[in-house]
Amino acid sequence: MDHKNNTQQVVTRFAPSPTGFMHIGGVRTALFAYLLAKKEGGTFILRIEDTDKNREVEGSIKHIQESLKWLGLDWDYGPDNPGEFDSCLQSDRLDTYKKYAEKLIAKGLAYPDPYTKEELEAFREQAQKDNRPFLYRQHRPDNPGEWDGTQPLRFKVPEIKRYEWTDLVRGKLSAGEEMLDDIIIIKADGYPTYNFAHIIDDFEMGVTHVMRGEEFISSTPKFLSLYDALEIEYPLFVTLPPIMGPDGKKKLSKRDGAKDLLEYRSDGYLPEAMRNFLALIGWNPGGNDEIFRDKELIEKFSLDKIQKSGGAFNEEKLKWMNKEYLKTLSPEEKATYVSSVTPSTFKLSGEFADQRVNSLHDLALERASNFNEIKGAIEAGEYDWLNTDIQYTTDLLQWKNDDDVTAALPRLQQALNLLEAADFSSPDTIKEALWPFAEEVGKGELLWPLRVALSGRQQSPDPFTLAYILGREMTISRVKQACDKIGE
RNA sequence: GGUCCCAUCGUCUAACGGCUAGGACGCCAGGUUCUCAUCCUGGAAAUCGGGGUUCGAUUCCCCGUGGGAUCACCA
Repeated sequence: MDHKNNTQQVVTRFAPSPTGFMHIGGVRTALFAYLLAKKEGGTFILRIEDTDKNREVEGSIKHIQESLKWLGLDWDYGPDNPGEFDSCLQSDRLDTYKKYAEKLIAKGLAYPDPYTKEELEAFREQAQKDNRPFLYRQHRPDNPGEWDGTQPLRFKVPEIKRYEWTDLVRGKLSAGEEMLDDIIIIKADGYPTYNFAHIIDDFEMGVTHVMRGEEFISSTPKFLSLYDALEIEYPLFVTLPPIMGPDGKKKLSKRDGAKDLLEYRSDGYLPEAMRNFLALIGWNPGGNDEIFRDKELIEKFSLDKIQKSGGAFNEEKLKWMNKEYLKTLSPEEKATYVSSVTPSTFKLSGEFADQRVNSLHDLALERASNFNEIKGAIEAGEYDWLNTDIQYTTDLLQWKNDDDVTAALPRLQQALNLLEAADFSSPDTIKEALWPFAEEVGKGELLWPLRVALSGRQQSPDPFTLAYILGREMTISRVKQACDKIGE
């Protein structure tokens, strides 16, 4: 019971269950808990709530840790380094929960549940039929006997009353007596329930701020009655708003395309962008800025700016934000990023090859905000001009200002002369070589045919960038081929 | 059904009870180098409804309405 003074260090935790999936709502909860701890110079704990062996999925704990690490949420204590705690896995702490359960038994506040599952289900169905909430305590057995460890152990609510409490985000909250019940604290298999275990762990780990979604508001009275019975002081409650699907109506679900966090990694989202984006669902520091890099999120984070109402997961905005972060990458980082999707497509040789590839990376990132969009562009043939021979069909050579394509032939031939004499060390020097002539004949009259000749497409980057990336030899060869085709 | 929570542009949001309700994403239009993209500029777009308190409500209170959560040997 060391929660009494206000000067103590902030301790937060993220306590997922290992079900094999790291959903966005959970990650956002982790992020806020992390941000608060770091902002206050406190401690952030990762605790695994593995008390349901039926739902547990192999490899989940690793998956959770990998997810948090990717986002940069480093925990001070966790499964790998429990520190002074005996373990950050609840399954390792069964003795502890049993000890607390026995305390309650000794006080006459816990008893074994004599009913079968079928009997309970009948009670529940009856309650539903009568349009009233199911309350176990209305069926509380008279002589439950001794707990032998094979039956579920229930908490005997000592006092049925309305509870009121304070939430750091929502303010004053309350709930009626209908939300108080004799909940199961130890299951028949010996594992504690979440309702019981998290209270004990939060207490023993010194957690000061319990941050979780609003779905826990209605069960808070149950927790409060347990805190009281265990004579544990309440932690501070921080209710986070839900993350909604794109329509903003219901909670984000797999139906809405909700993905595992690490899928965003494999889709090419940068962890900094993801973190920035997630922080802004349900929180914002006020003002007009939205991009918060590095430590800025930690510096600006505060509980009083957490939103009460749910926020939709807007993938378009995530894409925009990712693009903002992609822009600031160094040429080396861009190369790593782009080449992970374009191992064979983006290969150049010859003069200035390194710089030309950089230019190609910039070009790709200007047109895409993630891996899928780069892939999509390649599949759509947008980069075929790099490697594929161009078929100069008559349709392709049908540019808008010339009824007769042969009219463009002299302009292209003159461009050829200029290109042969041009400095190919940058798109700008190529532009300088062609620009006066382009202005003379009309920009579109030259640039359109030239661009089509180089890209083989109606829509493409500008001709100077194309020529630069293709290099002198390929540029000249392409223009010649186009001229030949027109001359046929 | 009981209990509880929430409510500003389509979406994320700003606004000590006090300017023409601001910004961002997306959308539309114009411009920058012909097309695509980028970038720049501009535009359309919101306080759920009704009462009350107040000189004055997006803001405070009440009632509706709408949405959500919860009522497990899941967390």
